[in-house]
Amino acid sequence: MKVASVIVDVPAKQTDKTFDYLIPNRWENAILPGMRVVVPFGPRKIQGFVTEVKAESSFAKLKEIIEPMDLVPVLTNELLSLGNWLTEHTLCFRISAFQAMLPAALKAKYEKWVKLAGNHRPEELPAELQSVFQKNPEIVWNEAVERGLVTALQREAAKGTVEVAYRVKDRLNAKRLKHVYPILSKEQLANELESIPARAAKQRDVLNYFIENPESIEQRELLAKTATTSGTVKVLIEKGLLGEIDKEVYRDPFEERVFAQTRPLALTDDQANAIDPILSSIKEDKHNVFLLYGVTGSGKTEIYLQSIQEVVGKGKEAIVLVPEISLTPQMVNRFKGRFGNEVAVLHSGLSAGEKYDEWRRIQRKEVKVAIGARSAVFAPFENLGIIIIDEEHETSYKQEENPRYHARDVAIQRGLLHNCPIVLGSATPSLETFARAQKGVYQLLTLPKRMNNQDLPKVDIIDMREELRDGNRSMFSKLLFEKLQERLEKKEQTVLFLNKRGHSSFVMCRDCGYVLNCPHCDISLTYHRYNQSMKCHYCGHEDRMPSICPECSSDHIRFFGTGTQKVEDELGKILPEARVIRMDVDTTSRKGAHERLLNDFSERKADILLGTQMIAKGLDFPNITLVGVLSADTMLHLPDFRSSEKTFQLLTQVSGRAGRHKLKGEVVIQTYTPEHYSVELSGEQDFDQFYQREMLVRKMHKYPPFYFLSLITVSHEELMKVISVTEKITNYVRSRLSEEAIVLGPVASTIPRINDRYRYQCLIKYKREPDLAPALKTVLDRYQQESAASGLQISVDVNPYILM
DNA sequence: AGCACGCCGACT
DNA sequence: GTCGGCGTGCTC
Repeated sequence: MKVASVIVDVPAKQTDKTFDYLIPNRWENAILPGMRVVVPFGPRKIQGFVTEVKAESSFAKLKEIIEPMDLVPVLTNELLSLGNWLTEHTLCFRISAFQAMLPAALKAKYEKWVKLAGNHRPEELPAELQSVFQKNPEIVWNEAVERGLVTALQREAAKGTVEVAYRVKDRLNAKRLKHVYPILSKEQLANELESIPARAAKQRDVLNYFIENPESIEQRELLAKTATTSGTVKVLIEKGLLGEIDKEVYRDPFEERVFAQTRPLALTDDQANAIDPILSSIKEDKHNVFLLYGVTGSGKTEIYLQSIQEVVGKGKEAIVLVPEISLTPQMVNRFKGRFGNEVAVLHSGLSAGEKYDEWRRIQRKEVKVAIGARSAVFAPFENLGIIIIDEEHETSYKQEENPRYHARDVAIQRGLLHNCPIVLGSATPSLETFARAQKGVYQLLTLPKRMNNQDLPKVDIIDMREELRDGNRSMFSKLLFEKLQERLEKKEQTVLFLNKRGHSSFVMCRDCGYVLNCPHCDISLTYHRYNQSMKCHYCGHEDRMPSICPECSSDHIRFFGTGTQKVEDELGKILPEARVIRMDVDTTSRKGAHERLLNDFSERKADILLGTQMIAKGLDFPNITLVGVLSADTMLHLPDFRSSEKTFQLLTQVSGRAGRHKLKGEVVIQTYTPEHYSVELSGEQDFDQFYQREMLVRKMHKYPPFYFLSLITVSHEELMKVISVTEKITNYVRSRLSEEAIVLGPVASTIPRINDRYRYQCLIKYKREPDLAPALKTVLDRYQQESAASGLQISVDVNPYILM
């Protein structure tokens, strides 16, 4: 028998290796690398991925594979080796890497259950179990636990009257619909018609239908067309006149939507210059990384579309990554409009089943283009011709759980393998990327002008401290208020942007300054108005909103921070005639709400669109002529070396929403720190100067792109334990690195406690440290072993985005 | 991650 | 004497 090497579905240090299994002869040719299989593992049955099929194993007593879970490998050879690459570069378990590359629907579910053993009868069991097994032949373990039957069951299991079994279940199956078709020919059916009893008019109707339409038809449709019920059809099937078959169908999230076909647009000179190197890279099958650096509205999307056209023309495939938040219908429409049914869309708004179906359309080569968020970078294409990453600077391309990968790195790795170009597009590239483009590692392509030659909007920066000095205590500056009024009169639209991150509405006592904190995490609770509660965003702890301060009993306890609801209320007071659409987590949580609100706005059912981050991108409506940023600097004060970069990007992004078409746009940015370069330069939309300034800061503080970072975070319930372990780790890492490397720590994390666990970290800054990866691996080996036993958790993030 | 095995204290 | 607590080590 042949042998398969299998990575089992147990994410732990000790099982992070292949296990060998015999391939039963009946599956000798049916089990291939990349397939999921069910294997026995100790007393259990679990899922695993076959990584290799070989002639023999060095392991003496092998068990057999129980069964394959796929007909076709779910991981191509390329993805298998990409998984290994991911494992090495993010220091995760191989199983985690494989699972990250597949839709969640393919992750196995496990069930433990108990059944009567052999020929034992329920009567042999004690009374409490008898009743259970008389009703059902089996009981699910969890149910047994709930009903307190575990001890009794264990006793019986020891006697051998019942046995414990395990099941591996697929999360879901392909959707099937019942189809009906005629078995006989037209003439034969016509003959049969005569033998149908006179009273069975409906049966005759159905046969007549098939005489005219001999193809198979979905049963539901047939019933509607012939006005019958399934009973009639069933009789005809039993008589052997009709056949039935289940046909697999895709859940189409875009069913009932028609996409207007679009044709390639004529390119401007700038666009033509920019696309040229991309096209030749495609033609010559050459791997190149391009940074397509173009201001908002400069026509990057058309370059994407025409590059893909070239790729598809060559019979190859394309992946387009967009940030989740801008995976809007507008964006999807543009791709569907150009490539029609050749496009698969993968985003979080789809149900698990829909996502799985879209993924399968890629797997079966039914589409040429995949567009989606971060994980779409793993789309199982085998002839990749290009990967495009739009809004390259977006932090959502970095996954914040294992495997902690960055989609950009994965894309480049795949590009190397497929000899195809990678295009990174942005109006405000990340410093890392721009620096690489400057050094010539990436090839820089520039789109300096907006397509319509429309000037970038005029930006006013308002110092809110001055407003306060002048006695304006509202959240709208005088200028913004005036401009708002002006738009209302001219019937033009406004977007109001509230930068909320890092500024959640916490509750503070105005008398003693007491802030309501989570009892399990060292972080303030966030006020939720809909149920008057205080919630912790890290552990989910919930408290009632207090009416008096728990500290000093003052009733001057209020929530701070300007939520969108509060802004909406104030708008209602100062501009009661304005129609406002509010977009935030509360108003967009329901499926399709996001799209509906945007539709309403585009149909001019509202004058003002008020929202958070989620409206910063992709909005492209001709009638928007004013953008207001209510508080530009709320994220500037976060303890994050990228805060300036993020502020600049966000403000630039938001400003770009105004005046994209014929009407001229204006932007008002309100801030308490107008002198900060990221605010000031975003007003001038001057990325180049921002880049120069920020690079100086990064160089001075030894941050990326001058240094690489790696972050080790240790957590445990006991403070002393955390500190001592982090200390040991820090010393060990320091001992293995060169003088040049900077090893900081142990320091308390920015959030020193989450869920009653203390968190300490060690931050490593380095340029070239070949010994770092092995050192980190050793740390993980050493402490992940210990983790299960002592409750110690340790995580390593290579190139972290969040230092918390 | 489960799960079995095994070694110690506190009960019918 | 047995039940059950959780430390230790294995899973092809």
